[in-house]
Amino acid sequence: MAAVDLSTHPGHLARRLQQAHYLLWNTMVSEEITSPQYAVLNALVAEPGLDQRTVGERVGLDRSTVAEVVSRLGRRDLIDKVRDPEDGRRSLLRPTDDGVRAHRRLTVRTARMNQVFLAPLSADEQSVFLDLIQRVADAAEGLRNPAEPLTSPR
Amino acid sequence: MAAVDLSTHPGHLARRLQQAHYLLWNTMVSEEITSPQYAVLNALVAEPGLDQRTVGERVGLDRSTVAEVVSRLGRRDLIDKVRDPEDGRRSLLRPTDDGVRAHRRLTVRTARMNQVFLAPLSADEQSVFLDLIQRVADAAEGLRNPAEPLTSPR
DNA sequence: CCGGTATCGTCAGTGCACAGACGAAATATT
DNA sequence: AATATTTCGTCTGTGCACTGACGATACCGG
Repeated sequence: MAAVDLSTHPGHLARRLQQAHYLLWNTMVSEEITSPQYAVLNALVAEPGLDQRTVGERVGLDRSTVAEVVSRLGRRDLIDKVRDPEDGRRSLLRPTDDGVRAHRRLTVRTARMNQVFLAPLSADEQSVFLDLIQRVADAAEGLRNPAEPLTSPR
Repeated sequence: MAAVDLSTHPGHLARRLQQAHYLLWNTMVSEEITSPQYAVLNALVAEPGLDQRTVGERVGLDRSTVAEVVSRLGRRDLIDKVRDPEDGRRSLLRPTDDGVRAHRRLTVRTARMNQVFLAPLSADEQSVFLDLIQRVADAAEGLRNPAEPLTSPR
């Protein structure tokens, strides 16, 4: 019996954490707008007029996924999407008035949800928690882009 | 501009963490067998003959998802699935010889991947990290089953 | 023995997430 | 100016994950 204890596997814990968050979001924040949709909306409230590629960079989503999330947000009239007249490849995105209102409403609820989510930890532990997750995630994402060699090998 | 800094949102960080892990798994462990598939296989190596429901409980997956993962593992002949003769509702699962071998191989690679994944943290930080994630995930999962009231209302 | 209830697996529907391929548009090279 | 390369969005295919509904089986009270 060579089985392993998954509770020492960060990847498995990450999945469970994410699922737990998904459930809490559904009950405490919104059943229509998902967390990734909120993240995209938030990025566009911060910087209206971003193209899809850049939005993906901001929130950590690849182009295909951004396209799907954007299409859902557009279907609900929470964002507008227009071709960039100066660069026909780009689609420029900005929140509608409805989108801004939805974002404002969800921001309040999200804050409440985060409190509940982190409640099992003390204030000190909470900041450590956020810091550690961020460092691990950043480092792992860094492994994707092998950081351009100084002199490109031909 | 009422936008928010997502790096203080544990849910958003959880998603990024999970995605980072997904990528690392693909490059360092396996492109065919996914992390959830490994989790199910691991549960069955530990306790051969479990039914799908219990497997889901062990690894933190709902019945629908377990059904899909099980079907993929079955398609690759890594597990066997038979109706329980003593309870026609249950399907009993056990790893095949191939499944046990695959599990053994992946276990080695997974250990290596975990080291890389956690490398940005010191040894102390690593154990704190695992402890904190687990506590948050456990607590949030606990919110789902509101712990039967002592006297049922009505 | 028999009807009500609970449990298990399945199925349909929705949504996130990735890789790989492709066309259109812009930029770089020659 | 003509061709090559890069970039952006899209599309296809695979896989995880949940909800809600359904049929089959098992269990329980009368």
